[in-house]
Amino acid sequence: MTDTKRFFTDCLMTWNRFQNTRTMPWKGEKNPYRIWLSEIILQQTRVEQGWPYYERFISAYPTVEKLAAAPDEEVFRLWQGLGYYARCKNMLAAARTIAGAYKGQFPQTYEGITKLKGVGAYTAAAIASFAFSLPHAVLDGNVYRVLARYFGIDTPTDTTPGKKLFTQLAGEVLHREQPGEYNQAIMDFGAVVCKPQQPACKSCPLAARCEAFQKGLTDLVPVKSKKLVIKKRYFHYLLLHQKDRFFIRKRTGKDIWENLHEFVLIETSAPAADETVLESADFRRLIGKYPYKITAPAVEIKQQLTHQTIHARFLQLAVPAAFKTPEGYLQVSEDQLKNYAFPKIIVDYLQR
DNA sequence: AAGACGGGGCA
DNA sequence: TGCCCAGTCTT
Repeated sequence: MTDTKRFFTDCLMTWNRFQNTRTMPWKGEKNPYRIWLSEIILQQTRVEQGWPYYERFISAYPTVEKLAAAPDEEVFRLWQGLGYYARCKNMLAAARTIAGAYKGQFPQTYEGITKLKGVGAYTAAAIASFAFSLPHAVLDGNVYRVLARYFGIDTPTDTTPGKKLFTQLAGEVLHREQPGEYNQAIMDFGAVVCKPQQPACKSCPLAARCEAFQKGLTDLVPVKSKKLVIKKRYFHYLLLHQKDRFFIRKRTGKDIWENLHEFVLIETSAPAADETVLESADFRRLIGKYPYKITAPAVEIKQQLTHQTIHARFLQLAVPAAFKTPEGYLQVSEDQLKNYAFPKIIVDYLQR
């Protein structure tokens, strides 16, 4: 361990003990179930955003057995609005593995933990260190940033060589005797002091030996190589209904919002008029010979996602009583809609 | 190795 | 807008 590295570790531990005022409901938690739950919720999610979800999940499911026994739809409904819905699916699978095959016993080794669905290197290290004091270093967005700046590393973090380099370095500066405290320290430090924008270098205890600060490069590291490509998509949601009963279905396949519900969807590659949509082959096939009547003015809502811009247009259509529920759909009354999980864009529409 | 996957806060 | 957030999984 070089002097520069030792200073780094000691400094973070001291900062954590005397200056870290960040509080969170799962901090200091030793129950692996609660730690795991918090980490799944926090993947790619800001603490402030995940916090209320954590409280609601712990309240609804105080034990892994309770979560494992819950109906899928109820859990997805609780997850609604948090995004990255595969996390919810994987979380349920992991809970059922623990409650079933593992007889309620949470795995207690890094290798065992990482076998759980939805648990990768970061989450396994977090659980292993927080719950079991095992010497595994976490590597998340905060850690990449703090390491890249302090050690002045401009290797892109989103490449194989970058990941290898940062993984190695993170392990070297880990406090072996207090891995949990250290992991908590470096993440809190990254969130509170070594922030992405406008880091608090003036009050930073590492500044004197921080490579990026000394060279005025804090805005240039860490480096990411990939640039985002944003696609535009045009969704036409047709709210087919008989009286107050709507036809909805669960989204499947490899696309956004898998496992969430939605109304009849016609997607076009460019903006399209309602008439065009209603004459489309997809809608013709669905509606068949039945007549329909527009029962509400069309509403347009735009939603910006990380990788795509969704332009949605909602149109309500009354269909006759003879119209049969199409394959894959279910019919639910308006007040039953609250029992199903929907994408935010649909929740927004329904709230109007 | 590269893509895909949500939603929200902030400058 | 663009960037980032206690990342993981699939192709």
